[in-house]
Amino acid sequence: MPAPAGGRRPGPRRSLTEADVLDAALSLLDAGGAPAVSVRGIAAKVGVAPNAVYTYFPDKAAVVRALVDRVLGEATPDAAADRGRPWRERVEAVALDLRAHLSAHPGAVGLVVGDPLDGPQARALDRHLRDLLADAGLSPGAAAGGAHLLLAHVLGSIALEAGEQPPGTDQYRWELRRLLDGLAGERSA
Amino acid sequence: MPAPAGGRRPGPRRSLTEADVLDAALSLLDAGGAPAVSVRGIAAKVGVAPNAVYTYFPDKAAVVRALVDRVLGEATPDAAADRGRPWRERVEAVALDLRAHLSAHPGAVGLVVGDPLDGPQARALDRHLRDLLADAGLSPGAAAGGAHLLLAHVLGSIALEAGEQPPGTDQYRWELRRLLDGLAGERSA
DNA sequence: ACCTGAACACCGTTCAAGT
DNA sequence: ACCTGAACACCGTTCAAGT
Repeated sequence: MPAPAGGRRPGPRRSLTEADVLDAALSLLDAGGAPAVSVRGIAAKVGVAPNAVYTYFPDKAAVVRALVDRVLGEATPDAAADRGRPWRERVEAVALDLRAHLSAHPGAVGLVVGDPLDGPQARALDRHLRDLLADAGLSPGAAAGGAHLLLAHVLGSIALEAGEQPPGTDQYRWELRRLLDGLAGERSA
Repeated sequence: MPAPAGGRRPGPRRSLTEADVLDAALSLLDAGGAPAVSVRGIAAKVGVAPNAVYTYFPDKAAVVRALVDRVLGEATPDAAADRGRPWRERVEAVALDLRAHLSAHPGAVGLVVGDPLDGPQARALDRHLRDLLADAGLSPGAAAGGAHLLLAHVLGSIALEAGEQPPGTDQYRWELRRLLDGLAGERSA
C-alpha cells in the first residue's frame, strides 16, 4: 500500500507549518514593503536554510499567492450579512472593510499586480459582492460587472495611496458612493 | 566662471541619451514584464557597462519613474479636446485612451504601485480630467474626486487583467459608464 | 520526508581608475 | 564628464548529501 491517503507522511517531523512561513512573509511585508518579501528573508525569520522553504511551497510565487489570499481573507464583513439593512450600506461595509485591511498591509497591493487573484478567499469575496448586488436587484451580468468594478476601484485606490497626501476614508467613501449611484441605475427589482 | 548655465558640459561626448535608456527599458518591459526591467538588462541593451546607466539616472527608481511617466504621456486624447461634444463622451475618450495605452504595456502597472505617480505627464493627465469634469458642472472638489476615481479604476482594472479571461473593452466601457452615472448626479450646472 | 551546504546565475549599487 | 572593471551584498532556485 502507498502512504495513507490524507494522513501524515513518514520522515522527520516538520519543524514549520505553512502558516509559519506566511507569518514570516507578512511581517517582512509590513516592515519593508513588497521588495522585503524574499525567500531568504523568510528562511532567516523562521530559522531554516533558504532552500528549506521549498519544502512548504513550490516557489516564491506560491508563497506570495497564499499571502495575498490570506490578507484578502482577513476582511470578514459582518454588517454586510444583515439582510435587513439597505443594499448600499451592505456593499459599502464590505468595500470599506476590504480597503481597511489592504491599507493595513500597503505592500500587499504590490504583490497582487501580476497574479490572477484567484485564491479561495479572492473567489469568496467576489462571490459575496456578486450576491449582494444580485440581492439589490441587479442582473447576474450587472452584478458580476459591479463586483469587478468595486474590486478594481479598491485596488487602484490603494495603489494610488503611495505618494498622495492620504486621501483618507472620507475620500474613499465619496468615490464609493458615486460608484454605488452608478450601479443603482442598473436595478430592475 | 563655472560651467555655462544650461549649456553642454565638458568631457567626452555622451554615447547615449536618457531617451535611449528609456527605450531599452520599455522594450524589456514589453518583452518580459516588470521583473525584466533591470539596470543590467538596460545596459546590455544599449551596449554599455551596467554602472554607466548611473550617468543618466541616479538610480533604478528614477528610470522606472521616467518610464511610467512616458507611458502615461503616450495617451494623448484628441476627441476629448472637442468642446462641442457632451462631457461624458469626452471623459470616456480619455479613459478609454488611457486604458488602451496602459494595456499595450501591461507590465507598466506593476511599476506604478509603490510610486507617487507625480511625474509631469501624470499631473497633466490629472489636470485634464479635472478640467473636463469641472466643465461638466462639477465643483472643484467633486472634479478632483472624480479624476481620482477614474484614475484608480483604470489602474485597478489593468491590475486585475492578469489572470482573467480578458474582460475586454466592452466590460471596461460598461464600468466606466456606471462610474459616469455616479458622477453625473454631482453636477450643479 | 525534511533539512543543510554549496553552488549557479542573477540583481542594484559603489569605488577606484582610465580618457 | 563619461565610461569601465572589479567588487559587495544581495536575490531565487537547484543539486547532492545527510538523517
